[in-house]
Amino acid sequence: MPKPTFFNLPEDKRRRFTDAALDEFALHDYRSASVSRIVSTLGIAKGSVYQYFEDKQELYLYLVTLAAQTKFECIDAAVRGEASVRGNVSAPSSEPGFFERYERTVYHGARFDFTHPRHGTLLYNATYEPSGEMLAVSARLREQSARYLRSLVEAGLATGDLRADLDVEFAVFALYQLTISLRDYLSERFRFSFKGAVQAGAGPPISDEALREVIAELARLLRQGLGPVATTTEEQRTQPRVC
Amino acid sequence: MPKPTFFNLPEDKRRRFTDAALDEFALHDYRSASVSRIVSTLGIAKGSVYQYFEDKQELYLYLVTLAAQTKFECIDAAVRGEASVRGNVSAPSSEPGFFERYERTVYHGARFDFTHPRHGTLLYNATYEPSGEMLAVSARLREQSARYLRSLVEAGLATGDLRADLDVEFAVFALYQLTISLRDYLSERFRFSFKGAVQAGAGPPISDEALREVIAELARLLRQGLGPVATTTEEQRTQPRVC
DNA sequence: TCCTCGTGTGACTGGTCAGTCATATGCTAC
DNA sequence: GTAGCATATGACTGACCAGTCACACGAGGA
Repeated sequence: MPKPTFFNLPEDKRRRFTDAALDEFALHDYRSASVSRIVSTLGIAKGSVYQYFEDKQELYLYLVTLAAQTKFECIDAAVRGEASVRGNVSAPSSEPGFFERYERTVYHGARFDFTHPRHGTLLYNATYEPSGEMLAVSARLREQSARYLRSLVEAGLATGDLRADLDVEFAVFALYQLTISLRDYLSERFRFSFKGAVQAGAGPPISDEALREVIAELARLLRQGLGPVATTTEEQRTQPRVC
Repeated sequence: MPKPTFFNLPEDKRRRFTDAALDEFALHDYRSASVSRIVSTLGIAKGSVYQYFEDKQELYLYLVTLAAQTKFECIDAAVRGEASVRGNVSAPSSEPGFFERYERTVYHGARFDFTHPRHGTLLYNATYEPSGEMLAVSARLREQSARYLRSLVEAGLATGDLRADLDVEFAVFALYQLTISLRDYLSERFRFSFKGAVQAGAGPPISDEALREVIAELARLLRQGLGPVATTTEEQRTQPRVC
């Protein structure tokens, strides 16, 4: 989507530009983000931006796509990595169940947000982008996540990890909302400012155990609900609660 | 907060002004909403607005407060009304449990959004307001809702409607997120555009049964989770599923 | 040496906005 | 009729923005 000029840029310059632009759109919504501010931060001329991109919108779409791809690949690699380690080291190991797969994905998603605050925050903003012209972007992101969750849910139904009478679309909706907004909960619970991390380029000052615990709590809510536990079945007790 | 001039306005003029302003802020986020557009819609002079309010921010705060108060009172009245009718007509009737109280609140909240699209949409926008200067507003709204949900949860714990080992803050978070975003689910599921309704001033083209069914599905998810149903206890079977 | 072409530049245009203020209007009291 | 006050007005200011364009620069090739 960017013009060829952009890809001809020396690696280093392109990187500095991308970082500054990610910053700007992570710190402001589409309309408030300012091309003028990006160039003045970088100390380059405004015209340069328009040598690289057709307009502000193309720049934004490029950054969102980049962030989404980066996050997806990162999560995917981490989850696969975990799976194969487990598979090789321990016993033949059965396929992980729905909740374990979900927990792993969410865990690595959260880790990504902490280690790549620019990308994570930009994506989060894009998800809630209020500008009318950009509705398509948030819709695309939502549909991508929903598709993934839907496949998880369908697999979960097939294996009996999920109750058979579930309304799939409703379940996907609930999973999506809780997963996306887990960020807000983490932010409040651990007093962690993602926007602050964007500005500081900061690392993750959150303990791995604390994070895993929160996600386990989320998984538990999804598995059992808020209601009192019925006579617990054998099936539930033996769910893999390790990791 | 508005200047005295605003309250001296003839009822009718004040009302027209308030409606137009609600429209503007329901259709655009804080930064994109334009005072110029409001006055040109109304055919009044820009200076007038600044006779009524100190600045754009004061106007916005007034509208959010107004919308929040209106919605709260509406829900409260409806829920109380329902309760008293039930209490009088039928048997002495036990106090409703956690899930019934939650369902009722959500039901009347959703009804409000359909019948008062201006107010509902403005509040929804305010909740997700991305403008940095307005963070305090969304935080206040969130805290208000959380306080209410927290009281519900604590009552639910006391009566045993909720499992005793629940992390209250996490439960409140989950309830809050699912409740707020139910709007998105309804909008997609029933192809209902709230922004469209704001522009049209429209009524509710959604069947009451369909709405109640969605909310029941939500309550069921919250009660039981997504997992397979354990040996169902007597306790669960006898939960009041009427209404 | 000069030409070309990819790249960089920043003053400039036209637009939108929040907020101001000198002036006008209309109403009430005397 | 007129003085005084609350309200209405809209042209204007200063700020910011996206996007443009005529020009400058520099490296490589002839």
